[in-house]
Amino acid sequence: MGVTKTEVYDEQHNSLATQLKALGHPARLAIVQFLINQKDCICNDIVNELSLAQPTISQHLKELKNADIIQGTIEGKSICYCINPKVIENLATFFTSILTNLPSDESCCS
Amino acid sequence: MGVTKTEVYDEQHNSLATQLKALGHPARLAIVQFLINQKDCICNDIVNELSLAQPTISQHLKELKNADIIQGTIEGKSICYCINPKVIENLATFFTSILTNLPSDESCCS
DNA sequence: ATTTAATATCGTAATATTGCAATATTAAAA
DNA sequence: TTTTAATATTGCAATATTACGATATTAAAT
Repeated sequence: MGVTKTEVYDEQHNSLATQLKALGHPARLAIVQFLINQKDCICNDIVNELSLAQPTISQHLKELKNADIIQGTIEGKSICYCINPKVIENLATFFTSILTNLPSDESCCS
Repeated sequence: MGVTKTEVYDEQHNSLATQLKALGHPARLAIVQFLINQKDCICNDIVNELSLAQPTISQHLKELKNADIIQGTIEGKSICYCINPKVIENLATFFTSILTNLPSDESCCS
């Protein structure tokens, strides 16, 4: 098949998975990192930074945008992308809450 | 092509991406969630919980294991899987550190 | 020794992802 | 208005992922 059976899971897992999947690529992580460091940022800078062709990066940016991880506003000839803090907060909360729910003793697998 | 150019990125991004990618599927998120709730766990329970065939779940478990997100120990006829707290801690730290590095004012995109 | 139960592996079909060259779009600059 | 610069879209080839039936493996139970 090759198609994820999203109808089988609850909405929470599906949307979380979308966000994690979007971040689950080194190029997109590098882009996010770059956005954090720059704070003001346009796509062409990223092309110079990473060794990927411009269409490839444009595609990655699109995916990050679809997953709502970044937002872009047109600024003349270029585009200003920046991170959506809501989603990052969401993910941070998710992992911290896993941590706190883990049994502190090594439980079964040890 | 279809192949990620890992040689282009630094090791940190590559390994982080591997972990995030592994979690970027609703089935695997559901498995992780289930593991947290159960604390003691075998694969067959998951098969009953999720509407996926046993080989599919076995494959997802394998991927989580490859990404070092879960560990499994053989326990007689079944297998006890549990979460690797190190990786979760790593991810929690990653997202919290992004959060703290974000400009508090909405900066450019607003 | 057979049976049963839990899990893994193999093979394969369907679909998704990655990457890029070529080309389009868009808006400032000349 | 032509050029230039920044980004997006299209089309396509290579590879990866998802899912599952069939089958193997393994270890306890009978």
